[in-house]
Amino acid sequence: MRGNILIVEDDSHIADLIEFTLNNAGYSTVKFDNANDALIFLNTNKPDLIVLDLMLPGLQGEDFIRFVKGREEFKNIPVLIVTAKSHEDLFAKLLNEGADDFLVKPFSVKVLIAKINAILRRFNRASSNRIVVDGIEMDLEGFEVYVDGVPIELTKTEFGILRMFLENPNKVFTREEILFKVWGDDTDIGDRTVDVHVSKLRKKLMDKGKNIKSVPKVGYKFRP
Amino acid sequence: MRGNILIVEDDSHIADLIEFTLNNAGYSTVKFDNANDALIFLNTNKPDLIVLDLMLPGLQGEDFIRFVKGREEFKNIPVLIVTAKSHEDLFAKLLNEGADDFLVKPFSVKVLIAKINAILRRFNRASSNRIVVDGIEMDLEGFEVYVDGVPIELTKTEFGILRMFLENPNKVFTREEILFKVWGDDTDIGDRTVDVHVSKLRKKLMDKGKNIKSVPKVGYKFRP
DNA sequence: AAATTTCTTTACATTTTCTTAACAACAATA
DNA sequence: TATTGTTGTTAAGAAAATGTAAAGAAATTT
Repeated sequence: MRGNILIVEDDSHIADLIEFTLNNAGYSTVKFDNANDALIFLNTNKPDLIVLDLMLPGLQGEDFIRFVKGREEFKNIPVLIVTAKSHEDLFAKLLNEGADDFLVKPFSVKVLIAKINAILRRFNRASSNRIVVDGIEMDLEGFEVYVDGVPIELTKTEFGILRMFLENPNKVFTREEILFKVWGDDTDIGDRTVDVHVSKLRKKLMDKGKNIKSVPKVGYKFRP
Repeated sequence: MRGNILIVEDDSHIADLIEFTLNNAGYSTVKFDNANDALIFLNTNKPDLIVLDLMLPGLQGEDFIRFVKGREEFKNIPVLIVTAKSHEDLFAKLLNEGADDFLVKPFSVKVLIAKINAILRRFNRASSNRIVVDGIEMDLEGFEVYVDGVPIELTKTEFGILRMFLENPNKVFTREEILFKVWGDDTDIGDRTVDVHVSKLRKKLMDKGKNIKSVPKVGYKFRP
């Protein structure tokens, strides 16, 4: 299974075409013919991509995308807009609203697949509630961590630090950034406390702990 | 200055229009009417985005994008394709080749700006800050440096000095300027300390170290 | 409320980086 | 050639940063 795609499209013919095409390409799909049902679906599911028809009845597609891109938990789900007319003003508006790509009807199935592949490739790093980097697997929902398949126990703080590292491999974080990201913006915890947690995290990660590098005078980073 | 954009477009009218629009939107631009000159430019510069016309004479735009997306040091420069006809087969092909978005002529300036803003916003997160000059590659986020692809270890101070040089090739810096830029404005470090760090930096850069020139009685500069 | 876990700070050992000073090398000038 | 001033380099101590254990504080669970 290559990914889970949410289709929001009121024209059932088009919806079927999209579904058929995507299924053939190895994606699994969920279809809704209105934005409200799609939103309810989003409460309990996290698709890898949303294909959205602009000309939806009821809640406009425009509102839908604004809602999705406005929520922290949804904002990194890519949205591909399908629209009947090439309404340029709307394009510009929605791009700024957070839309990630457009498809103008009528479209070829080749283009549809190509666009979806390209978008997913682009987003692959950021989205998903599971992070797997360098043999370290984090289940963000279940708060579980596996190192080479072996489960390890992390505290909440350690989990937060590790998550930050794995979501940004090779990026150096200063201690202040780590405090800000993991503890929050209004903390007065001392710098060195970060070091202590990193030390404990390293130990728990065993061999992989070596991949947390200190960058003297700057901070820490994870290098797979 | 919002960003540096490379325009590769053989139709000078369109090129001028794009340039004018982007400049008005706060971007700085560089124009070439053929792919070869653009490639030469890329050897020593790293634009934030490339606007590429597909119907270029000589080296096809298609080859150009394949080249750019095939090189490690260029691949995270986003490419916006401008094309006269909506040639859908080519779209699909180029999307898989790495193109990041399309603009079909004739296009409105609003859409152009919106697309560029959207692309840059998208990439800002994913693509790390890199400086590539003369075979020396600095990863600013990861605090890593490669000389001809070989990683070298620099201290923070050395990193700061090298960054200053690479961001201003051929500019002479006095020791006072270097102290100010790298150490900060309230330092009482002696002049000669700079020399020591430059010496160490030269050694670590191996062959490329020769490109740090001392300008007697003035200071130092980097000449690629 | 006791027990347990987790967090923060402190202290000290260790490591890394920085700065200075000394001297060598070099160039320009008288 | 001697003199002077500048740059290159090394080495050593100083300074700063990091690693980690331990202990009390805080939070959580039982």
